[in-house]
Amino acid sequence: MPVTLKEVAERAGVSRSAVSRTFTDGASVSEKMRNKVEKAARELGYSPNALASSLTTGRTKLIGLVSNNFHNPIFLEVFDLFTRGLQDRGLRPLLVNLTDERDPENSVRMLRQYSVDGVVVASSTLPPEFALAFRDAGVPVVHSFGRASSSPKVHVVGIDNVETGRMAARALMARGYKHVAFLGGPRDATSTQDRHKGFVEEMALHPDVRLTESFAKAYSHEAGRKEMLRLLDDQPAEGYFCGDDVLSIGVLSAIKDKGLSCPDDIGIIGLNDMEMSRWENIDLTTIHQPIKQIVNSSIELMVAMLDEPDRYPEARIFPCSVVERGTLPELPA
Amino acid sequence: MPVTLKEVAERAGVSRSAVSRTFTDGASVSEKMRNKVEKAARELGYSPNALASSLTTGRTKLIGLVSNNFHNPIFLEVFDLFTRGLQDRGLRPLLVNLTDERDPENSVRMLRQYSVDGVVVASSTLPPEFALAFRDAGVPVVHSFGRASSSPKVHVVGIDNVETGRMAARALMARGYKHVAFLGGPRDATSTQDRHKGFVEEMALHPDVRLTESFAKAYSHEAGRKEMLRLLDDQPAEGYFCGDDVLSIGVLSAIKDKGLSCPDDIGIIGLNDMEMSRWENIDLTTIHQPIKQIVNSSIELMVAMLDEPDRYPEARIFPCSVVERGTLPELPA
DNA sequence: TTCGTTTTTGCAACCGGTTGCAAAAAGCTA
DNA sequence: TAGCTTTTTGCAACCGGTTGCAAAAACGAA
Repeated sequence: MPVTLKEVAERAGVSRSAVSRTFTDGASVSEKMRNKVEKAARELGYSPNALASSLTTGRTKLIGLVSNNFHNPIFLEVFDLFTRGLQDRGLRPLLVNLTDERDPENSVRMLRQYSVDGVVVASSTLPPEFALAFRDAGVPVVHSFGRASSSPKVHVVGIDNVETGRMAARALMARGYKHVAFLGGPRDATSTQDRHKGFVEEMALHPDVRLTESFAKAYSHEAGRKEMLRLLDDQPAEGYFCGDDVLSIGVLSAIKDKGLSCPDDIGIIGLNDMEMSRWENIDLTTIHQPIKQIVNSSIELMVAMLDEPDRYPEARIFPCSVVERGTLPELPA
Repeated sequence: MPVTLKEVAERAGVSRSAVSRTFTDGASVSEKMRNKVEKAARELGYSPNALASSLTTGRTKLIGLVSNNFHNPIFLEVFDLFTRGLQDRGLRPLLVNLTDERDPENSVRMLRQYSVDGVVVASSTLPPEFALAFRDAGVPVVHSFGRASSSPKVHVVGIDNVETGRMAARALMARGYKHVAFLGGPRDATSTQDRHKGFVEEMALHPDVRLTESFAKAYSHEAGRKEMLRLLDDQPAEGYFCGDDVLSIGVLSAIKDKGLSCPDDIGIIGLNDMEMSRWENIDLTTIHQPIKQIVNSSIELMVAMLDEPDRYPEARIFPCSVVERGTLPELPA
């Protein structure tokens, strides 16, 4: 149905190569030829078949965008940024949903069948095996929101979760609390483990302060709420570092339900600084994760790798910062 | 780099066609041949190039997933459902972000370059010209969350927004309010217009009830909050039908800020029933939109169209229903 | 105008598959 | 085992492009 290069060539009365060349930049075509071809192409409504050309050039400009985070609102923003950023560079995201997928080989096979030029793994909870499997298959990979490492095996762009743990601990300590708690996300997520590690490390500097810890079943409102309701029944801490913002909001709801108030009775600090945390009726004190920078940097790295597939793996870590809002008492001046 | 059919053929000592046939179901291959080929393929780690085969078969199994809703949390759920549903049927979503795109021709060209087998337009705010442009280009189209119509030009799957307007009006009337209001999303969205129409129509049956109306600048928290703050300065109504849930939550925040309470001072009903509306600290009375059914039905329709491209366009409209929660007074028994 | 250079063009092979057709092999019947 | 039918296989052309190479055309200098 669609118009092919051959038809344009016939109409313009030139060879197929000539047509191909006018649509390939950098190729040698005379002004006269180009005009003739462009005219014919316009009249026929021709646009080249990117997939057919990929056969010879070896480039599809397709990028696998792989994720399993379809329940955290922050990822809507992430998808927005990725799709726009990739499009702006002439690349096309092939979205792959890895919820419930446990075997990396399946996804590798699938993405290879579609000859993607590269893969962006956008997830803080997907095990590193996935990114590694793509690398081993010879596909350029960037793991966005992946685990920070000083000797990364694949390109990683994200934050230092251990440091955010310390940061949260310091924010709570600045309030003079004598009993603080870590209320993490699921235990098996690397992000949870790292945040926990940093938090505990920093708290070790304050041996006089009581530290308790627990883990919610998921990074979700429901899980945060449930866990907090349980905790509130029995000697709650004065300040909590919660797994992420969604979890925090669930925790806030539990606190309110028990007739307590935040930050007067209990202080909360979250992580992510998603749009919703800014809403006036939530107003969550949290640690800002610079997702725009992370996404853009991931894309730049991907583009660089397309030209240089064997580029030495690097970790790009962006600093986070505490955003003071209404769920921790004001800092003493 | 990747293994090709030719290499498998050589290794197995058979013709290229034989290899092709063992990977095409429905083709005639003997048991013996199939085993030989599969062995060689396994040893080499071969998987067929879907793009190359699309050249001759004319099918890429790529489906353009086009949207401009990257700020409404409900769409994260929509993307989740679409990607999984398509994957389960062996189709691959090519995600296209049309935020800021005004010219349908650009997107048509782009998707044609990638020879997508079909396009799903998933948006309640994208003008119908986009769906039409794809249809005119000869690409099967389903417009999900599009405008209901009794004579649809393309396949539409969604809800009857006029009816939801009526439904909201009836819900407010059941509370005995004497002054109600429509607080819509942006005026130029077809969904806003339809909901408004239904609301006004139903209210015409109650000439004794005062009706006021206004429109927020966007379907966003911020816009809803701003508009409501303005309204509260001057004779607010007793009950509001708000554009959607995100808007409603902004409105709730404004109400609380003014020291008023919901539903005692003012009643609110939203639309969408997104996950967040269920959260205990929001607990929004709203109209449920059956997005799972809409998405699944869209996918089924798309699959059907792949086999029957000239299928006569149909509109699939799913019923909505009011979900009673905490932002409208309880119904008198 | 001639001759050497540089640029433009077309030919033909190729990218990784599929498929119609006819030859070869296998299966059946007598 | 011969003869006929059915199944399996390989050949070669094709899908829609790209590209190395050599011939043709354009250019420049003498």
